Amino acid sequence: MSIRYALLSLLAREPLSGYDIKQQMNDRFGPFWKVGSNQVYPELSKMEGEGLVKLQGIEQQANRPARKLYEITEAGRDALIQWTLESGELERIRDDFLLKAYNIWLVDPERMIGRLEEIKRQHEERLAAYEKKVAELETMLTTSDSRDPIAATISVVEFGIRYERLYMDWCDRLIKKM
Amino acid sequence: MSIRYALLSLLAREPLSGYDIKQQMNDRFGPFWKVGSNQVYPELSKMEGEGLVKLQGIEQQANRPARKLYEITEAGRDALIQWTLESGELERIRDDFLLKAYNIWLVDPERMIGRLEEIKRQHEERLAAYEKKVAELETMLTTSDSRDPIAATISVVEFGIRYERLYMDWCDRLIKKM
DNA sequence: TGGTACATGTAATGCGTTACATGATTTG
DNA sequence: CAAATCATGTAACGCATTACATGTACCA
Repeated sequence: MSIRYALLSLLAREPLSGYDIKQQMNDRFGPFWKVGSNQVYPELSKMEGEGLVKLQGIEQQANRPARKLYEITEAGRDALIQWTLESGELERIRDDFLLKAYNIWLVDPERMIGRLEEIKRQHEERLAAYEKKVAELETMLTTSDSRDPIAATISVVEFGIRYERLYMDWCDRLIKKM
Repeated sequence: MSIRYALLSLLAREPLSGYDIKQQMNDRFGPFWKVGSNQVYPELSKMEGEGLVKLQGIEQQANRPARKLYEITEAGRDALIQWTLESGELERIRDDFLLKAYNIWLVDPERMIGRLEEIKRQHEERLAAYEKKVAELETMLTTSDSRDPIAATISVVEFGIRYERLYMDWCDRLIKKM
């Protein structure tokens, strides 16, 4: 049910095609959210039927497949705002590796240290990608206005930065304890 | 596919019934993992068929429904160890509220501040529960041995503590920016 | 008498992932 | 000539959540 709001969140910023949405989710925000085309296209049709988005037009560039550009409607923006302010239950952390860490007492310390170092490296890579992203976004910020969508994006990516640092730190502590 | 390893992770520590497993997951580790009875019972039968767990016996206490106690087998322990050391892709963060934060530029600042304060309070509650849990677990630790399952549990809950602090901190920053 | 805790299960539904299908055009 | 990118969709499968079904026993 929240995939719909993920699509609306992107469409609230600019008109996009289904393909664009998939790209933005998987390339730019991959570590946060992900969608498959099987979810995007049917959901767009469904929301069009409900009047939350509408087909802005079909873009036909020379020698390119036609792109169906969707834009958010007034009703869509209202629904998105309502969802954003709505309260709900806190999410679970659900990270497989935390469950694996629950079994460190069972496994060979040497091999576990190897795994922990690998995990740490992977989080380090993500951290670097986030930091690059924030630097990039900050050059796009002209005003320091909280109504600027770019400022919102930065805040989200900053959560990611802090999260990756926490994860790396936690890996270090586990390595020392092994 | 990982529910099976969640069950094995618990059974590696002590024999349990399906009901016990459900309770331990939802009450003790609720914010991390959760399962429904529809997943626990069929998965136990399936694993029994594959020889990963076996029925230790049926406990029949006076005036109580019979409890089917399962214990992990050698094969089950091996499978768990292998999974624990196996490498896999990093998980996504997938927290709905992060997606909501992506839309702060759209909504009324006053109302968003209210929501952020509410979220912060909820994370504070979880933090308190985790801290209590760690204190409790530490009294059970006799040796400071890394082969002690309790030490592993503490490490996992400590991740939770750090995570909740990070979340609260991030909420504060967002509130100031609104 | 009604609610809660113990205890084991099944059914229905929805969401997400992987894979498939099609077809044009650009790049190596 | 093959592989990757652009672009829109469908199909199959598995996992997860919610609700349902059954029955005992204790407590208020």
